[in-house]
Amino acid sequence: MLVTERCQLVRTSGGDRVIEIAPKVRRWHSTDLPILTSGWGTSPPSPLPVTAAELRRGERRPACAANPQEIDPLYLFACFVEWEQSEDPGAGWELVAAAQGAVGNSRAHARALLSNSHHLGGIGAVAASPAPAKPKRNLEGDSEMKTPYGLNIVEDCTNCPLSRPGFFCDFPPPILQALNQLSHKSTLPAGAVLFVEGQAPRGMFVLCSGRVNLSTTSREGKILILKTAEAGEALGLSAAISGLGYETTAETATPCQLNFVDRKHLLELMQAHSEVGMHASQALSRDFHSAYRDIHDLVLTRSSAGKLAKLLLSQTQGELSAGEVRIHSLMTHEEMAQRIGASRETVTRLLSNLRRRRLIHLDGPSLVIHDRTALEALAV
Amino acid sequence: MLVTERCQLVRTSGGDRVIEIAPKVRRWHSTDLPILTSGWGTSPPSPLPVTAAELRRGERRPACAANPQEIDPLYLFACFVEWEQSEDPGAGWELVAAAQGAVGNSRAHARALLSNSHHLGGIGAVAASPAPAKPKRNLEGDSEMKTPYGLNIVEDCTNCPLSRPGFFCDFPPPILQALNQLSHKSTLPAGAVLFVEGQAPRGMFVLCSGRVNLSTTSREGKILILKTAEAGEALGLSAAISGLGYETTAETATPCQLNFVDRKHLLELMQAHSEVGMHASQALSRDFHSAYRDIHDLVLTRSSAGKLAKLLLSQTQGELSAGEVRIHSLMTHEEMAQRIGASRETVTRLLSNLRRRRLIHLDGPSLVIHDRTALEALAV
DNA sequence: TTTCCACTGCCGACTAATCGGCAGACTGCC
DNA sequence: GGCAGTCTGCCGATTAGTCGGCAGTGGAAA
Repeated sequence: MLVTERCQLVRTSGGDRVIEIAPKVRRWHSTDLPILTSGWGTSPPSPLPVTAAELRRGERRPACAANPQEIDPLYLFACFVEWEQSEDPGAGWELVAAAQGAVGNSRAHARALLSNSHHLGGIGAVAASPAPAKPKRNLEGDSEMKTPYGLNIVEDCTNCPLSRPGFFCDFPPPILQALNQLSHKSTLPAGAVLFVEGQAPRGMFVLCSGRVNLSTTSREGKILILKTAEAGEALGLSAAISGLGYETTAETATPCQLNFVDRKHLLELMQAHSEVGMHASQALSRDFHSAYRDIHDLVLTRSSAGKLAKLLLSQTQGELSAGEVRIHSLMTHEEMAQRIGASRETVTRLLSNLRRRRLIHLDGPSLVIHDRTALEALAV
Repeated sequence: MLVTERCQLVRTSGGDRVIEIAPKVRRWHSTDLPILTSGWGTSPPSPLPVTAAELRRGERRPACAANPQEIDPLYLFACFVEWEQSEDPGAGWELVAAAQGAVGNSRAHARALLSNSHHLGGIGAVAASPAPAKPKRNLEGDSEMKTPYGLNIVEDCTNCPLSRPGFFCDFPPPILQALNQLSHKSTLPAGAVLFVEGQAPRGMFVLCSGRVNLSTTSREGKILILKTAEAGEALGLSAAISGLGYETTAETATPCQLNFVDRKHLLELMQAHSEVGMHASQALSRDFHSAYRDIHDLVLTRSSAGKLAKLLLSQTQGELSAGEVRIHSLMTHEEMAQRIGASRETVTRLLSNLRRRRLIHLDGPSLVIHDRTALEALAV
């Protein structure tokens, strides 16, 4: 199931096989991508839970998209149509590849197409790309590198050192054992796509460590990042339970450890142990709550300034001092725009406005909030 | 718990008492309201689950808001402060009354204040007002009037004629019996507020029949109607499970039959029967799904025209003919605006624009869609 | 070191949406 | 029948936000 960054590290436990290759993190120059693309076109490397038959059917796409530049939208659309009609996996992979490509435009197009696909459940595969868009922004995973991606691999849920109270998988031992049996552990680099919006749900992921961005894409390609999931959260839980198709696209923001639970097994677990149902309901209702807060904030806050202020303040969590607060590892303007549902231009404009008004101040890579209270007032 | 339209009909089963008064539906002229308001200020009629102590503490507000016109926002704010600081129930009731009053502005103000209240859990009461804003728009409940509000009262969940497959309460008999024991049935007129956004959750409602609008309010008083719940849905389920406070304000749109389940009992039921957990998870994940679709539509659709087209199309469900479709009992422009997160003016403008382009056509009280496909194209 | 590229920052033009107000039509109540 | 109140429909004024483009900068790759 887990197709990772060009076989750098494919690591799955859970009965099948364990493949491990060079545990070295490399940054790929984006000219590498076309090779990657066609590589995926032929046959995706080691996608475990995809049926072997489907894989064998995958053939090479007609040569196209052979440059790192923008991919012809018409070609993407052709792939989409072919995929929709004949369910040709090659065409599907082409779309997935573009959806993770470096070129924002093609990326957006492909995502929009994918999220409209009816048959997407057929692939149900999880692929990873080297997050080409932002090679220098991953400040975390690189520093403390002991094991692949700097993560401590956990093999056995029953004595997991990562789990904390409040984690989805914080179950009493017997249930944990059952969960351990049914789940597939895996480690992924940043930029891996766990599932795509609209895809028929195959199952649910427990995020053991790392962070995952959940986003949604409009038909025009505008991306809205709704949330960054932290360790301990369950991803795709709602879709796995309702079977209605993933609501969002999930893409790892840092190297991550994940635990995949098949939909069928999840439902069985819930039937067998009411605690699992309780945890699921708890997790769902928390997510639901934050979803509604998002709606509230995004739709009812008229000014983008308010939303931006809210966003900045939400980044300072932990440091509650009323005076100067510093935000390290700031997002790009583009990403901020995607989080508040505005355009890059608006964010730039607003930030420079805030700077002029001396509410904030840029200090190299980090942003300093001078007047937190004024910002809070802005955030309505 | 259920304070209804001036004691017209207070009907609760579940062990306590059954009060039944004039089963006559009257439309109240809005000049009645001040009386109502001060009436509530003194002592709300028969609010069962509110502790008697709290009720006895309720005193008369200082005379104010004695006209049906707009209530002084400062007065409302004063009530809010008093309520927040001293938890004086009288002040709280004043707010609730204004939140349901006829004057849109005061209504909005009060709602915004209420949704920011920290102590709101203290009241936890449910009050009903005669939906003063739209006396003529309730086309349903009035026609088929056999019993109060034209509803068939159900006393016993175990042989409920309303329940259908897919209803939240579609449980096997033993669980249904347990549910029946723990729940309070009640019947409410249109315009009753079941809970207010931000209020600490006391429990969950199963909507047996009727329709309930779920909305959220910004601080400036802008209202966004997120969804209209239909029979069989669980309201406030998420809040009851997470304990995080109701996400929305729930107000009956038609006369409704409801079944209230206390939070504690709900959690016990979930512990005892894994099926209840399953149903809750299913219901939650469905709601979650539609919440994300709402975010997608509301935030990512740039033009209000697209959102309006979507709204109109969503009203035609059932009639799938490609040709002319007719929408009966249209909402007001104001309500449409609240549903798509725009202003009344924008809706009016867009509608007249659509009319000019001959896509739609007004025929008395109903709206005729001439060119469904064109509308679908607009809806992106 | 050079080159390249993503990110920043800014500009003017343009558009969609809101605001606020006003008049006419309709409905329900007295 | 008269009156109130709501709903509709429209106007101009104003503004927030997007679009598209362009130049400068700094960091990473070659």
